[in-house]
Amino acid sequence: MRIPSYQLIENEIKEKIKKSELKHGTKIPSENDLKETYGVSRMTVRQALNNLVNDGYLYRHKGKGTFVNHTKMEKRIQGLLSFTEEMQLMNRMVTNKIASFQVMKATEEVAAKLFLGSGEEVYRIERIRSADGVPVLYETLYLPKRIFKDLTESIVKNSLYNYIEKELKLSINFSIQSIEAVNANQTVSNYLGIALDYAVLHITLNTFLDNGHPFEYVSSYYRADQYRFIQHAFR
Amino acid sequence: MRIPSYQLIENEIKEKIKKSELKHGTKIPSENDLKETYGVSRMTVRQALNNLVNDGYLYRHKGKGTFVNHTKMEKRIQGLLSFTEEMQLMNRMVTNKIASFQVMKATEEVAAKLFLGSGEEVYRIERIRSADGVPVLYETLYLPKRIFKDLTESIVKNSLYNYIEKELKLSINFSIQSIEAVNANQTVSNYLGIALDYAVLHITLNTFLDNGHPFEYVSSYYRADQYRFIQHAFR
DNA sequence: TAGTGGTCTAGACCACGGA
DNA sequence: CCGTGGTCTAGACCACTAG
Repeated sequence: MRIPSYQLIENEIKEKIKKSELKHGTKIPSENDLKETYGVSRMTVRQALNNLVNDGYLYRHKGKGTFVNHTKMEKRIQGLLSFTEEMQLMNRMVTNKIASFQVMKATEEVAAKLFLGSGEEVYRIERIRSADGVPVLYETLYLPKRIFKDLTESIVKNSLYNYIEKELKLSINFSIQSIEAVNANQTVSNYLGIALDYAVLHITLNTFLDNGHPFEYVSSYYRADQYRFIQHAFR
Repeated sequence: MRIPSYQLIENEIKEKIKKSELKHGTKIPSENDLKETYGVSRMTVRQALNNLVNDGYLYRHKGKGTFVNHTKMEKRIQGLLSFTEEMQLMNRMVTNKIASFQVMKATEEVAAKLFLGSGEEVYRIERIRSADGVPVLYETLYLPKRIFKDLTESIVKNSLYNYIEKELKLSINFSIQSIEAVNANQTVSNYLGIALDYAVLHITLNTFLDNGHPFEYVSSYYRADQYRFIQHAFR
C-alpha cells in the first residue's frame, strides 16, 4: 500500500490549514521550494497543489505565489450529509427514538419513488430525532426489503448511512430533495412538541446508489426554530 | 493571445460531447492515441483530460480507459436560476410589482452580508412576484450602489439577473441560501394574500460574482402552496 | 500478455508581478 | 531584473483490467 508522494504533500498542507498553522491569505512556499523540501520534481508538487486548488484550499496568482483560501468550511457543507453527520459538525448530540417499525407492502406512491414492482415489501419506520435532547425532526422512512434484508431497530437507531456504507458496502451517490413549508398537523405537533399550525419544513428525500437504484424515500418534518437548510448553488 | 494546447484538446472533446458525437458510456481514445493525434506529450493530454474529469464530463477506469459521463444534464438543473428563469421553465407568466424603491445607508446586517464599509449606500427594494397572476413571493432586495450605479424601477420590474449579465456584463458565480419555515407575519400575509400564521418558506440569499464580491442580499417569503424547493445533493 | 491510466522525473521556455 | 506560476516535453516504471 504505497501512498503517492503528491498525496503526502497534499495531506501535509491540508493538515497545516486545518490546524491553522497556515491561515487565510498566507503565502505558501513556492513550487521550487516545495520541490527541494520534499525531494520530488516540480510536476509532482504541481499535482499536489492542483488538487488543493480544485478542492478550494488554495488559490494561485501568476507571478505572485500560491495562497491559502478561506472558504473551505463552507464548501464542505454543500455535500449530502446524513442528519447524524450534520449534527456532529455542529457538535450536537443526536438521539433517535423509533416510534414504529414494520414491514409492509409498498403503497403506489412509495413503490413509484423506490422503483419497486407492485406488491414488493418495504420497511416503514417512524423516527423522532433529537439534538442535545430537543426533538428536531420527525420522519417516516421507506426502505426496500430487497436491499435491506436484515434490518433491525438497533441499526435504525444509529446511523443508517453508516450501516449502508460500512456494513452493506453500498455507495451512496446523490439525493433529490423537495422542501416546502407546511403548518404542523396533529401528529407532527405531538411528536415534536410544538403548537398545532406552527410552521415546519417538510422535506421529502429520494436517495440513490451509485448503480442508479433508489434505496430510501423519506418524508420528514423539521422544527422551524431548530433547523434551517443551507445550500450553495452555482450559476 | 495563444491558446494552450491542453485547452484546445479540452474544447474539442467538450464540443463532441455537446453535439452528442460522444455519448454517455462511450470510450474515448487512449491517452497514447490522443498524444499522437494532437502531436503533444502524454502529460499535456492528461492535463486536458484531468480538467474534463474535474468538470464531470469524463470519468476514468484504471486499466480500462476514459469514458464519457452522463450526469451533465442533471448538473445543469441543480444550478442557480433566477425566479424568472425558473417560472419560464414551468411555462408560467411572471409579473413583478414594486412595493418600494429607495436608496439608503446599509444597516449593520446588510453591510456585513454585502461586504460593505459602514455608511455605504444600498438600494432597498421590495417586490411582489406573481406567476400567472397569483402572488408567489414577497422579497426585499439589497443591492450595493457601488455596483448598480444607475438602477431604475423598470430594470427591477424585469429580470435583474438578465440586466446584470447582459447590460453590466458581470458574471454571476454562486449563491448561499438559507431556507427555513416561518409563520406569516402581518406584512407577508398582506402582500401574499394569505392568512396570518400560514406557513411560508423564508429564504435568504447571498449571491456572489466571479470576482468574489457579493452583489445582492435578498430576504424572501414564498407561499407554501405555490412553491416548493427542489434540490440535488451529491455525496 | 498487451493496453490502459497513475505516478514521477529533470529538464525547458513563457508570461506575469514586483522591486 | 528575478522569482513566481503556466505550459510542455520525452521519456520511465507501476498497477489494474481484460483476453
